[in-house]
This record gives sequence, structure tokens and C-alpha cells, in this order.
Amino acid sequence: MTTIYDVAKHAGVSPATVSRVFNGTNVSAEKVAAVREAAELLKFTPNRTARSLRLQSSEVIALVIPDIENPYFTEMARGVEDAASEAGYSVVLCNSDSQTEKEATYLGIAVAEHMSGVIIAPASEKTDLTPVLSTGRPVVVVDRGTGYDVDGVVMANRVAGVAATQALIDAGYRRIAYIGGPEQIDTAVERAEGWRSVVSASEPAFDTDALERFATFRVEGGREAMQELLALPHPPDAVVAGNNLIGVGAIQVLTERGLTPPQIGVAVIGSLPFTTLSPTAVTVVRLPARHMGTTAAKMLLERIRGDKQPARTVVLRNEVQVASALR
Amino acid sequence: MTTIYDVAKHAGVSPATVSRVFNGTNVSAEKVAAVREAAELLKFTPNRTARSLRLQSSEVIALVIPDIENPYFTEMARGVEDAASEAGYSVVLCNSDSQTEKEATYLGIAVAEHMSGVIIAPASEKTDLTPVLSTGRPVVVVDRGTGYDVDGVVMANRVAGVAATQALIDAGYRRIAYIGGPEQIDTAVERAEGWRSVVSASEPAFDTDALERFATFRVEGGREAMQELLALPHPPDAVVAGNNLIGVGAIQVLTERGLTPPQIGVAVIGSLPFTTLSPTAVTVVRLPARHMGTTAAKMLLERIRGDKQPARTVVLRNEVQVASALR
DNA sequence: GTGAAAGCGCTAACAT
DNA sequence: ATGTTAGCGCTTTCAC
Repeated sequence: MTTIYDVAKHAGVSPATVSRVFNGTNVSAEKVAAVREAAELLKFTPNRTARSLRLQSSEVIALVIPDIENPYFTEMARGVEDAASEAGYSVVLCNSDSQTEKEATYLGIAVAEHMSGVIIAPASEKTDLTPVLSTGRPVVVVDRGTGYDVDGVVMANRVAGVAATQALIDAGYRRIAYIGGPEQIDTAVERAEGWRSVVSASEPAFDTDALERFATFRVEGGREAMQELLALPHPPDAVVAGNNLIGVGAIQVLTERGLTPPQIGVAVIGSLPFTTLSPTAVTVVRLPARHMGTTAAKMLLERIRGDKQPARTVVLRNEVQVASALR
Repeated sequence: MTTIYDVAKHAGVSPATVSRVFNGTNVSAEKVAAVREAAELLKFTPNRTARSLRLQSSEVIALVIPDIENPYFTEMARGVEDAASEAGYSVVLCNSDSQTEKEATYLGIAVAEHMSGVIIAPASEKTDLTPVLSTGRPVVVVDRGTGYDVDGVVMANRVAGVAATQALIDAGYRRIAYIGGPEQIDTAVERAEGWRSVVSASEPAFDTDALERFATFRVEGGREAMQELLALPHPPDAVVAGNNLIGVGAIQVLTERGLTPPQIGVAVIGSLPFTTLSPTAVTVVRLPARHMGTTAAKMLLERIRGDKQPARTVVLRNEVQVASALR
């Protein structure tokens, strides 16, 4: 490994000058040239570990997500990466697998590795951010809320729930069920509220409890809940899926039973990037995941650069893609 | 930030002893207790940057993939993460976006950050591994081959191509087209060879050139190629998709035109994790992506621990899930 | 504009 | 078994 000293020797300057050349401070043109040439020749790459030990910070940000296999989060990761790499930062992707302990481990690593900041989609409301906040590092919370006074980027969840349900009502469906995520997760709760408000308004006697199901935010969760709903004495004629994977699971079950949408109405909150459905059969409330990622990254970078304004929360609007095929 | 010196002072020992306690060497029971207590009290976390500067290595491995939004690669990432975190290593996920320059940047970062090793699914055959190999760090190449003498884990691509095509033949299809990936990528070429060998054997006069298409390994690539094939004067009665995303694109186009499988036979090389298709309509040759990830991680960890045996390449068998609905 | 030297937090000889 | 100390590669005062 070639160091700043090797380069200095070859260029006939001091190590300090080499450092200056690589950090853009006042150095005479000739010395700059000499240093660059020597660096080229010796294939010198600055040692980031040494640099970050000295600077007490590294140009890396941590992105902690609960499910690396969910396209919603990878799309977001993509957005974070775009914004970060444009600013010369790299992104470490950490998969908490929805486990608070794993999440805590990664947050610990983030500080122990001197990372500049963290973007996190919390695994639950138990997420403890103090280890990183106490070091003064900025945190941006995405997708979900937390009790901490930090920047956040969230989706307009209630609005998404309303839009999904309303599209189904407009298409003529009446018994609209809802399959949401875990009861403790606030995004899930907000989306459910949107659904509940629309169905209750449409029919005052609507028995929301009978048609609401809580699932995991996974394909399997959607499958199980859909099966339960279909087994009901008086099954629904439509369903709102609380996230993309639940939507996939629900549609799989319907397809297997020959109840292809729009025979039963289906609206999904979240995009379905790899489905093979006709786009006219299902209403999709697209959540701008990639945009959420870039927004979060930009906010974090501002904080890293020393921005001290009070914490902000950005709420992202979503775009509704209504099924055109009605039953 | 509390350091080893703070802990040493509180515990009434030397910094070296604190270090020893955290690295499991001979320290008397009393001192261990004193150090642990002080560390607890002061919320001490070892500084990984300093540690890796000193050790010239960090317990981090880099995983470089060409498309973070492809479930095939995220599934693989999941496997890598499982094996690595079990061994106390963390994984930095880098998205090269199929660009050789981005890939080179990340490889540079991997060495500049003293990462212990890298697992890479190369963006192309131009990938230059020398910057990392020359530092003595181990590399495991996954999914695709390279010209380097390093460990690798690949799928049985030719076999997969044969299996996909044979399933279609067995189901009675005769004009079987193939939509593959970019011509320069060896996995794509091998899978195509499998297809070609089966169709040529089935009918000596088979005009393979007319029915072979090269696409990008993306949904859009599959869509375009499928459209071209359908516009042919004498279109195919079945198609083999060279990867999961191409399969999604092809099936989307077919569905939009009302040609739902198995009206046209479809076989896909790679799993379709988020499709809503009836599983009986499409033949899927599952590629064990997660297993590829864990295998690669284990091989890399062995090398990191000093294993010096000659380079190995592991070929992973795949599992065929034949469509049961025949036309 | 440039160099000398200290120090970021840790580990590993080397002494004791 | 434990302490002392040098040094990993870099940045940055402080002199000149």
C-alpha cells in the first residue's frame, strides 16, 4: 500500500503538501504537478480509514431498512444512493430484518465507523436512536415516524388509504375489506384510517371490524389474510392492500381461485414493480419511494454540512393509478 | 466519545489491558470485571476506525452488484448478509448499476476502507479486479465468470437453458423463441446455448437465429423483445426468458394482448418472487440466489481467515418448477 | 507556500 | 499478567 510519504518522497515535497494537494488548499502549481505525477505513478489512493480517524468522520452514510427484499425499500435505497454518490458519499445498506436488536447493532457500527449520518426506516417504535444522536450525528427517519425530534420523510398515508378506497367505491364496489400491516406500525394504522373513513362515510352501518385484517408486511401475510376474508360467511367484494407485498399475496390467492380482478376489486397502496397483471385490472396508489430516498439523502447531507434549522418532516404525495377495467 | 484511555483510567488499569479485555487475551478475572464495569458506565464502544487503521483490515466485506432493484440480486445479498453477520462481519452493499466506472469506484473504496474482502457480480467482462487483488484481499466472483484466478459461484446456466426449453418441448410447443441478456455477458450466452441445443435437436432445420433476441436484463428489455417476436411473420408458440426481469416483461406484453400463458408457452430462468400469476401457467427454473450468496460469503470468509488452497468455482444446481397447465 | 511534528484511538511487540 | 510505547496514514496547527 502506497502512502502519502511515498508520494512525498518521489515528488520531493513534504507529506503535508501531498495532503494539501488532495484536499484543495494553497499549493504552487509546480508542486501540484509533481505530486499528481508521483501519485499517478505509484497508484496512490488516500487511505480512508486514516483520514476518517483523523477527521472523526467518514464520507459514508448508513441506510438501515427493515426488508432488503422488498422492492419498495430497494427503490428507496436507489434514490438514496443517487443523491449520496452525487455528493461524493457512499452508502452502506443495512438490513435490520425488522428486528430491533439487529437494527441496534447496525446503529452501533455506524457510530463506531465514524459514519457521517444515518437514514433509517425504523423496524418498530422501539427503535433507539440515542446512541447515534448523542454523538451529534444527524439522522433522517423515513417511511415511518418516531418519537425523536429529527428530520423525517413520510408518505401521505392517510390520503393513500382514502384514495385507494375511494377508487374502489367509484368503481361500484361496496363491501371493501382492508388488509393492513402490523397494528403497531403507524404507517399501517394511518392507511387503515383512510380506508375506515371512506367506508364509514359510504355506509354508516359498515362493520369495519369484520373486514379489517392485520398482517405482516409480506406476501405471506397478504395471502393468509385474503384467505380468511374469502372464508367469511359474507365475504367482501373488494379489498385494499396496505402495502405492495400484501397486495401481491392477496392477488395471488384471488388468481388461484379464479377470482381475477376486477371480478373482485383490488386496490394496492404501493407500486407493484414486477407484476404481470394487466395494468387496467388493479388500482395502484403509487408511493414515490425513490423520491423519498433522494429527499432523505439531501436533507441528511444538509445536516452533515452543518445546517441547524429545527427538524422538518416532509410528507410526499402519491399518485393514483386507477384501474380502468370495472366489473 | 469515550476511548480506551478513559476506561483504563476509571478501571485503574492500562489502556493495553482494556484492549486485551475486548480482544479476549489473558487478563485476570478481577481486572476483566473492573474494565467491563467501567466500559458499561462510560458507554464505551471500541472505535472501529482506529482498530482497522491499526489492523489494516476491518470486519466489513463489500458486495458489489449490478442492479439493486433486481430481486435476484437482493435475494443474493440477503444470503451474503446472513452468512457474514453470523461470522461478525458486516456487509456494505454497492450498486454498480452495470457501469464499469461506478464499479471501479466502489472497488477503490473497498480497499481504501480496508475492507476484508469483496464479493462481486461483475458488470461486464471489463471489470478490473487488480486494484483489490494486488492488496492481497480475497475476491469471490458470483453469478458471472471472469478471467481472474479467483473463487467463484455460478449457476448451472447451460443446464438451466436446457431445462427451460425441454419443459416447453415436453408440453408440446414447437417454435420456441429465446430472449436472452446482452451478448457480452457469459451467463446469457450459456443459457442461450442450452436453448439452442434443445431446439436444434428437436428439429434439425430449426432456424435459431430468427427466434433469438438479445435484450437488456430488465423488464423493458423483455417487453421490447417480446413485441418484436410477436410481430414476426411466423411468430413463436413459446418463449424462454433468459432472466427473471425479461420474463416479467415478456409476460406483461403477452397478458396485455390476451395471450396469457399457457396459450403461449413461457419458461423463465430465474424466480419470479412478486408475480401474481397462477403458478401452474409458467415454467420457472429457480436459481438459488440466496444460496449463492451464503456460499460466496462462506468461501470469502475462509480466504479471509487465511485459506490458501487453489481457486475453486462452485456450480449451483437449479430446480425446475414445470407449468402443469398445458395448452 | 511549505515543512515539522503532534495526535486521532487502537493493538502488539517488548519489558517487567 | 500487566504496563510502556511505537506506529497504522492522515490532517492540521504552528513556525518559517
